[in-house]
Amino acid sequence: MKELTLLASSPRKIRQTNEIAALRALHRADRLSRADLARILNLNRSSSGHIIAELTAAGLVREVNEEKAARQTYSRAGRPGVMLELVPDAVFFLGIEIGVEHITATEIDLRAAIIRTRSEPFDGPAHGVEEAVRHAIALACSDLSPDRLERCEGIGISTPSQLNLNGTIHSAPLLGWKNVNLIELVRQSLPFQIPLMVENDANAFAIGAGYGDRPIHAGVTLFVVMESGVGSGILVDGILFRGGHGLAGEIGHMQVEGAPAKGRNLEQIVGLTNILSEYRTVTGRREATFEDFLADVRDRVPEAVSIAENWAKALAYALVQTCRVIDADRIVLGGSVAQLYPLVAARLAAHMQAAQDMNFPLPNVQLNAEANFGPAFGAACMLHQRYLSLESNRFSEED
Amino acid sequence: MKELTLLASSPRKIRQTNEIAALRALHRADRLSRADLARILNLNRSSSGHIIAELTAAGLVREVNEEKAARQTYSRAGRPGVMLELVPDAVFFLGIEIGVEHITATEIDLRAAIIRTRSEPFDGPAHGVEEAVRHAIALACSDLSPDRLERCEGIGISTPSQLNLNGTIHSAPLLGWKNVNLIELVRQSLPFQIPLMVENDANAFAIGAGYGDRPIHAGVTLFVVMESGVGSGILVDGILFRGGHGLAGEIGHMQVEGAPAKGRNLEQIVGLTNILSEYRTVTGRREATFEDFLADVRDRVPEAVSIAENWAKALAYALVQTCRVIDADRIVLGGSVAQLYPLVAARLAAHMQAAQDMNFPLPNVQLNAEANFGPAFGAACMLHQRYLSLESNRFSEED
DNA sequence: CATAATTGTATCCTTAAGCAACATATTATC
DNA sequence: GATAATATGTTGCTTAAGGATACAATTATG
Repeated sequence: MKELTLLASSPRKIRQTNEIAALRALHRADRLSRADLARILNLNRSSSGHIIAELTAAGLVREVNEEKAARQTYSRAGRPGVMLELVPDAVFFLGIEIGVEHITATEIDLRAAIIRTRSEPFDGPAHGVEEAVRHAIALACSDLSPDRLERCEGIGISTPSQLNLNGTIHSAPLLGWKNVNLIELVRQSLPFQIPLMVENDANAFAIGAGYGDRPIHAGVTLFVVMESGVGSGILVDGILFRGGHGLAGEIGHMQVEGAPAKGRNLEQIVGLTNILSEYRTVTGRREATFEDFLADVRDRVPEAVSIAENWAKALAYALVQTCRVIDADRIVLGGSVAQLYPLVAARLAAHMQAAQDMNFPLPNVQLNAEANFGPAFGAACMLHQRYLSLESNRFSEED
Repeated sequence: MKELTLLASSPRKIRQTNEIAALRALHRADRLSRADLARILNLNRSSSGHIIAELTAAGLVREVNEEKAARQTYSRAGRPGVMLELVPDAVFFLGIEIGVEHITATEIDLRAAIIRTRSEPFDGPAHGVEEAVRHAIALACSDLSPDRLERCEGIGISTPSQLNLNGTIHSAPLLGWKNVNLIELVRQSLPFQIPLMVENDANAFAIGAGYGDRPIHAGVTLFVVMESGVGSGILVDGILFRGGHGLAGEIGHMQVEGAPAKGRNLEQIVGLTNILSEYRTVTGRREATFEDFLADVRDRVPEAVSIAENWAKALAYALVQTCRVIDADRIVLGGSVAQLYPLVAARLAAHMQAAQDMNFPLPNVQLNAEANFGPAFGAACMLHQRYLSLESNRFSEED
């Protein structure tokens, strides 16, 4: 939680605020002239010029290569502006996902574009925290040259766990962890000082998926991740809503009722484990995969369709209950089980409509298209977001 | 929703920001010296002095009357600071609640202290919106002298209704309104221009109840109002969370399950109407009041206790479901039905404990003590809050 | 009573934004 | 094609506002 008092500004702080604002504007727009920037930030063109000069000197912004700019014709009269862009490789950020079955590391640049992603199998529950951290750091940093590492401005880590607001892990049942100060562990394994953040995997996923939106979606978005477990993250105007203890959006254990539910919770009905189990039972094929199931639903095989229908009904129930509380205007479904959604979208909508009051606006439900926007990417985005904020240590350093 | 871009600051904006910060600090602390303020705002003492000089000239701040200051002995060495305080009657704010059975108007001063509250019966459903507005304005403004009215810095109105984010009323079933631009109606009935805000009554209640906290409660608080209907408002670090369409916290229609519920929603079980109806049925007394019921629960009359037990169970269910989504760390119960809470607090806690996972921290549940902190007070607080923010029109005016 | 500590104010300094003017580059127009 | 119109980026000057320092005033401490 941030300071509740409005922070006072000093002359130097103004410049910092404006530089941040400029970087954010450039991130959103990709390319802007100094005059564009002045308009966006409500600044004088001369001030905009000064700010850009400072950012250019810092190596974060550059003028777009003229030859590359393809000499397009300009629509308006007047001298055309010189386009500016972020210097992608000025800095970079690492995101690591420590999962139950694998570890993934993602590198993003100043534009928040993915540089590369690497993943390796890792049996989380079989190893301890220290082992996991060692593997994760090795995967993320092993082949980075020292001078490149120096430009790393943060590492974010996501795990399937409940964390306290101070960043310590309260419990991670899937990994068998309890009361772990992951940040401290990582800090001690690193030969250098660097901003670190930890986040629940669903929350990290939400941040990553929301980071794709440009302009940032104004409003409340619920990102639901469905694998074996079900979690969700809530974004309010592009900012993660963490709740009072950092556990907001933990809807996996929400009670679902109605005909097929019988007092089970959301995860037990909608999660991959149950879907597979039900599908294998009705087909009698013990090796059947989720893809087989999807294919059968597509082919309108009655048994599969029936399972899908129950899935839609239970999910609709939980989504409506959730929207009664946070009034989301958009719901994004992710995780492998979400692939079922396009096949039953109409049914889900009908169930939601039936469950909700007439005059309560229903949220826009959509599938998270880009599969590589995983928790690792989201964890990296958290530090990108931090870098383009007043908490950035670009300032504390030079002070 | 606010601008997503970080606003750039200009020299003049700094002073405005700092003046706001000073006013907020004084509101929170009641009394501060210039040096105290400098420490709180991270400013130089000289800057603090300049800011206070400007605020004093504007008539918003004054030095505490020396004689009144009771000549207390000072603990520390050094020259004692001159205490500063807000000038209570520099400005004032009006809050109006248009309810189903009555209209209430509350006046608060710059310290957010109640000056007076007036209420009169009003049969909302029987009259139209225009009639309600006329009554409300008459009640609030009738005996205010013109020169006093000039110092009114805003009117807030709360109604039992669902509103859109732009402030128009989407529907108010209890009053029979639909698609009403209440702000516009009020503006047209006023002979002067003034900031106006509308809010749902549960949200207004939440703001008012949260405004009593000083220091502002950091975290997520759920304020539940239980009368005939059940509504709630969510405060995040003292700021109202409105949701994607302004309907966050509308938990009255949340589905509640379990033995006694049988597919009914929260309001139908926990609301005053149902409690009274059940109580009258079991006792056979058609005239029995809610106070009779409370007395019987206190006396452990089995039939009453059983109703109370079901009430606690259903409420616990809904609160746990809600906390899975927003992870509130505090829940405040208000409205007349909340008086039942102290009698079944232990049962409610037990039910919540049973419904929630072991390692999910339970929120602190408490009764809203001060009964006069109603929606009208909250509506007034909304404008107080606005006045002590950058949206204040103290600035747009003088520009 | 001397000293340390603290406050409020006055003076000077620094930072950074605004403003106006100007050179520059492009489109629009006759 | 020449000229006007328009937009951009830069430069020099002005202004607003916080910071630093010094100093007088006021209290506690030994």
